[in-house]
Amino acid sequence: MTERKDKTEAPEGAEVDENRLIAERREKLHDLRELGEAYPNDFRVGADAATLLERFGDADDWDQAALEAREEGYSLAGRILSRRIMGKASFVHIQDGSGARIQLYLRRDDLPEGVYRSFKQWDIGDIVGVTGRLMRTRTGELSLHASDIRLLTKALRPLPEKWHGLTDQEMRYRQRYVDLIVNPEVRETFVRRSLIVRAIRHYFDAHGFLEVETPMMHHIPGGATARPFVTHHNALDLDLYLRVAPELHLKRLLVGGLEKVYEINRNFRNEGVSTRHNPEFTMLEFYWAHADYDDLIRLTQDLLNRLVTKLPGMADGQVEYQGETIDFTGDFERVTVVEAVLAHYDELFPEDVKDADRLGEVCRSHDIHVDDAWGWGRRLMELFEAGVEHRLVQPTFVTHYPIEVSPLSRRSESDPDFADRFELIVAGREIANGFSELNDPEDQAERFRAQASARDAGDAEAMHFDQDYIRALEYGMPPAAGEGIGIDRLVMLLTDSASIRDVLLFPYLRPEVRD
RNA sequence: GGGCCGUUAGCUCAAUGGUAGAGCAGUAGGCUUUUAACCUAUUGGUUGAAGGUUCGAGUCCUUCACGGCCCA
Repeated sequence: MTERKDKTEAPEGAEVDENRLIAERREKLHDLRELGEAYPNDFRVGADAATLLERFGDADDWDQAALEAREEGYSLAGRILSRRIMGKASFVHIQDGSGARIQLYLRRDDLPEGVYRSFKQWDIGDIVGVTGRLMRTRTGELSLHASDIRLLTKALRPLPEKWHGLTDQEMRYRQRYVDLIVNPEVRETFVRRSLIVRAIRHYFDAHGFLEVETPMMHHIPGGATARPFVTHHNALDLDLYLRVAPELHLKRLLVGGLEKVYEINRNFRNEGVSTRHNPEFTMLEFYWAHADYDDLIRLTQDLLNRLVTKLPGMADGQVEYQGETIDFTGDFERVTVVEAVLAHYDELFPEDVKDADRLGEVCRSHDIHVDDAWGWGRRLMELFEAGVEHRLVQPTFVTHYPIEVSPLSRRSESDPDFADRFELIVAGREIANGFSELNDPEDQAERFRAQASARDAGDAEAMHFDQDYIRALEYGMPPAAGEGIGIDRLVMLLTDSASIRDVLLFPYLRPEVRD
């Protein structure tokens, strides 16, 4: 994979991962060290490429004569992405912290003595500081005509090829720093992610919610049906779980009188890795006292209506996702789980909905795995997930989930076997999950016991009995509603990303093998 | 976990079982408004790893590692 060269100067003990290109650059660095010019930090930036291009980019307003009449100089710092050396003059494109690329024009006779000769020794990937005045080239490109230029950081490793760039998926994820340098759309995705999260925070702040932080390390994992990661506290000699959800802690805050809270933070679930699952992912959860799941539906719809129209390129509320146009304006569709399942499975009738045996037959006839321990509720949801969920492309609130799969939700007044719960499905995926909260400590204890027996029966994802949470409910939790929104999945939708790895700066990958 | 595909120079990619190549990058030279600059010359390889078949393996077989896509 890599050539091993004996003449490289890798520090003792370092990986010998050198090739000729790196060795040549290391030689140049060595020369810079001898001159005392390696890695300076006294150049100060006075402008950025994006702003200059924005302000002076228009060739009609700012032709060469107009630019020349301006006497103002600018100082930029950026990474060399390409060079065209023509004897005693050169063109260079640099990319700076604004993410934009601007061309530099270097002429030997316009630079201090010796600078041009030094410049010719520099490499693509090096970071330079440059000072000069704006000009427009013969072909009309805004450029900085340099009066001085310095090498600020020597790059020892070469960048990927300029035309095809970096396409190897594995390397793009493992070496995201390189991906960010050479693939501008990657930067845009993560800038957009930041905008989305900021807009969500602003929305909740503006609606009187308090942002809080609750523990990542739990003695008892809870708040979701998922396998946890285990870690260990050495001083206390105690196993701890990384949280699978913050829910139970946030609801303790409702008991404590913080009646509108939200948290945007990481959850950890010990399950497979795929284009839709990363072991750690970001979740927004919020809890709202004296509200019910209907209030949540209205809030969620309002949040998404506004969020989408705030983002660049989506002002009309239409989002392009993987070739589908998704409409986030107006009222989203609503359907109950039972309605959706009955509509999709012709062989099922309303009287079958709570008939575990009948549902089991239908599952088996569709090659859907059924565990004998599952009740009708779980079986109904398996049918929903297998046959219906992926068909719901436009935003749809699916409501009234079976109590069996909703151990923390309030029972519906109209049918206590169902919960006042919904999920928002978009592009076939769950984006949000919310419900009226169960604040009856006796019912909650009963639900925990049911979960505990499911665990005993071998369901590793079932919840543990959380005695302190019951104690908290016994002090009285105000009636409330709460919801979780998967930030990564939402960002995928709003950046047209097919894989969750494309919206995570550093997605989980198996350790790199080095021989 | 299962299926399919991939892994060749720093990067992007070629190569009927028969001498491992190209473009870019690099190196040396030329060129004072270029745009994937151009012209001349040129360096660079444990073909992901380990076995096997064969006179001969980048190519065929087995196992493994990592990744991608699909499924559970």
